Amino acid sequence: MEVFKKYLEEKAQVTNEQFRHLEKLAGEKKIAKGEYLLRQEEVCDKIYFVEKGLLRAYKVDDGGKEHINQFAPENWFITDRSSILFNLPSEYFIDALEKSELIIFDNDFLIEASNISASFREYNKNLLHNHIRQLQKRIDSLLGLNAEKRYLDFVETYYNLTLRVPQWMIASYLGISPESLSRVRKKLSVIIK
Amino acid sequence: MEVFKKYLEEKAQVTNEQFRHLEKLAGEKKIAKGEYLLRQEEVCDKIYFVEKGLLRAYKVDDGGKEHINQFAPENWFITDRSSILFNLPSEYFIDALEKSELIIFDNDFLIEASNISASFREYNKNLLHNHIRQLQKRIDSLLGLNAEKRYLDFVETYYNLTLRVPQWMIASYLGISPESLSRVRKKLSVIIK
DNA sequence: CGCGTGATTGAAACCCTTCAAGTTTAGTGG
DNA sequence: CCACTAAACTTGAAGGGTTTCAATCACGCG
Repeated sequence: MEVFKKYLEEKAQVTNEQFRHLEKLAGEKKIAKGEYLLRQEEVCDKIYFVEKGLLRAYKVDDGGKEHINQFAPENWFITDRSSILFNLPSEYFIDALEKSELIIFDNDFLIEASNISASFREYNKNLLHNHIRQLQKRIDSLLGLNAEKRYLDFVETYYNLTLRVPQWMIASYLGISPESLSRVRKKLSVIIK
Repeated sequence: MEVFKKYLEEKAQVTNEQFRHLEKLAGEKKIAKGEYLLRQEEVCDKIYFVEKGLLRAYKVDDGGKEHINQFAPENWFITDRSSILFNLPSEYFIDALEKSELIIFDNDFLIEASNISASFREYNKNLLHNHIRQLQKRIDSLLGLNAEKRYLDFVETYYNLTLRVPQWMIASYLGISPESLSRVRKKLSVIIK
């Protein structure tokens, strides 16, 4: 819970006292690599904060192909907002790419935190808007960039992830085949070295 | 202002009295086809509500190609949330595809409306989440569907727009060339008829 | 050590784009 | 309201980027 506390203190100016109150609404969980937190068709009613480790959300399309939607390393949240807010069955799977330590909470936590802290409310709003910005950026990237540029963009934005995530998952995130990513990297390695 | 009023009454349960207060913070504007409301590099500080007509937001990529980001027909909002909230220069152009009648307001309007109406606050939150949902859907579509399926999906979701928007703009929105869309439509017309 | 997962590489196939030309449609001014 | 022009749409052919399939290689873990 320490990492989460520090995060909320720094990012949302949540005070010691406020946190002591809020932490009653949150739980801790450790999970092993490969374990699932959410499966397609289930209604997602939890939000996960990663204190340690690495999670991912992905969906499986009609052709059975995986599309990775989000990676969540330390200090990131992961959930299916549509599912949680509109009470809809989720289209996503969430599982752990590494042994992870999580904080788990639900919508009530957000509501309560927003009620007792104006700065949290503000921070939460910014999170939402940043989410939109990031989704928009990804759309622009899919619309306007080829495989190579998409990969370069990914490395620039999420360099630390490139070291922790298997290459084929990055390919899946970028919407290209693992083979293509391999070829892109080969081409780039000639230039970089 | 009547359309806007009715919209807020229905969707966000804004009362007559509340609206009379809020409308002081909003302006009306009529613009001709082709007129611009926002250009790349400008900071966007306005939110537009379309009472009548049709707007579009698009960006121009490094290769000079247009990518349409959003269409906004009657009863839709359009803005650049990133620009407005974080005070950043916008990457988008917003212009009118038809002669349009708009309501214009800024962030203060949203803040005031949220302050005086819990239901508006709730509705605004839902709008944000729906926006995320729609962006996510578009990403999934770009990652998983070919030109034909993307077009079918568009027609299903925005049928009325297909009648008002030039074909090459729909192609731009879908991330395919106008020629490809033409061929897709030809292929489909054989099946449908 | 061996198995399995991930990465690489090549060749063929495919979808889509680009370019170019022709046709249709829509808008404008006389 | 017609005539003219520009814009939008269509169609064909060639080319490019990416995928797919298949085989091989590298490596970490039990």
